[in-house]
Amino acid sequence: MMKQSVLYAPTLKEAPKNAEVKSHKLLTRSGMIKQTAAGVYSYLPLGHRVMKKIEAVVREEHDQIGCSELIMPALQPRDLWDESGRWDDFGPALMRLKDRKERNFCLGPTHEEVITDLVRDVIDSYKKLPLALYQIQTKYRDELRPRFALMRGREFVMKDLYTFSDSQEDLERWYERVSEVYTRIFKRVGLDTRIVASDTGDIGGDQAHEFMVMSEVGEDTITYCEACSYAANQEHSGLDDGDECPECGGRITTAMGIEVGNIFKLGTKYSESMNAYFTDRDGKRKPLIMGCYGLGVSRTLMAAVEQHSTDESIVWPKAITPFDIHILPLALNDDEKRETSEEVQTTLGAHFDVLYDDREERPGVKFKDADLIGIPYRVVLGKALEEGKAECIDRYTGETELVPLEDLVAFFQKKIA
RNA sequence: CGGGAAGUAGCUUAGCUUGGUAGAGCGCUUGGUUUGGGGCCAAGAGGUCGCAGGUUCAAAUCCUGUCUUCCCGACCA
Repeated sequence: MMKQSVLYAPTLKEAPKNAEVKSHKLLTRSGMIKQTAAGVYSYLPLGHRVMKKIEAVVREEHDQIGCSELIMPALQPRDLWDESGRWDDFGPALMRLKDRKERNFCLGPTHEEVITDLVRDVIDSYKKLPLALYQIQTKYRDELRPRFALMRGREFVMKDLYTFSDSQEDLERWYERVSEVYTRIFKRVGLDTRIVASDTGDIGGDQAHEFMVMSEVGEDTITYCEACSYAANQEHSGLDDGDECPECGGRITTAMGIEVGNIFKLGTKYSESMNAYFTDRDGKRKPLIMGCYGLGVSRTLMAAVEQHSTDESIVWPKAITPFDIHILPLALNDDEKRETSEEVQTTLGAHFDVLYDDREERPGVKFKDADLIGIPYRVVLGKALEEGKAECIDRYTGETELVPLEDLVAFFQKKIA
């Protein structure tokens, strides 16, 4: 249970003028994030809670398929990037800096180099494979143009997973498995994704796919077939509206999408350049076969708001809501009703994550703030208290029910469990 | 990095063309009133007008430079 009076959630009546897209306006107005510099944001308590919820889903799903979590440094020495050749190849998007002794470092935009360095001394036999390691970490990219708040930041939170296999077949299996897990994760956090074929870009490798959330504010153009399941990033396919589908000859359509995840079959690019070899069953030294899989956590948050909101309010998907239930006591100046309200808060708080709006504010203020904050279930304690009831609002359906106070726990157990 | 726009109180902004005491709404403080969708009344606090230089008796306003931010494009989780 959290009292709203002590929660730092500075809501705004008006959106700052630099906010353009709906999700940016709402995240700012609801007091979830605050800009610190272009493309750099602070996550305030509510936004942080949502991030942790998303991360929890990501962790659960990854652990379930045998991945283990670790954490690698954001600050990385140039040497490793010289080994892979990416100190030069990555270009100006690599955030570079020097220490006091003039040694070169970068802030990691991704961790292929570090993870390869991490395992190469240890993984010397096929018996130690496969291996799947992931982290959830802040990444840095010196973007030419950050935009739409968390959509394209210069600092952002990403989950990155790396797999090491002793055969192409094993890599294929991981690729498939992670692909399924991604679809499941996005579904759980309330996003419908479409898997599209893509280029491998700077990361390198043989094959790659992206997970796209269809949205007007997306930065990528997706080409897909109206007849079959063919879908690809337009950069990759080169197709355009009205073209013929390369798979079935059907008609191609385009749409905008937000890239929330990507998966790459890296192969041996990093293991060869960085000398990460193992000894196989046949006694031969072979380079580790790698895969890497990114999932934009902060971007997922942004996409979720974009998909689950109106201009004035958010309704968080269950899995990532900052709280389960928002209690709005409207009769705090009536001693009897205030006591009853506090009892309700204690009872519900014992079973659910509850936000209790104990502020001395007028009802209108509480309602508006609650709409912005976006908690899906709301309990209004006001007039109906006289009949021993609470107004329970299911914001997914918009339905309101008068529920006797003693039935509240059971009522929400049905909804939330 | 090219093209466009904007920096005035915590937020939204007026004033700038035509130089002359920096104004409003929201928010904040105090008192009163109100109490189911951002109430009302009264009294307050809060500003190096992004920064630096220049022109001028005088600059938020004109000129130059610079920084920051946003949008479009080229590059990308």
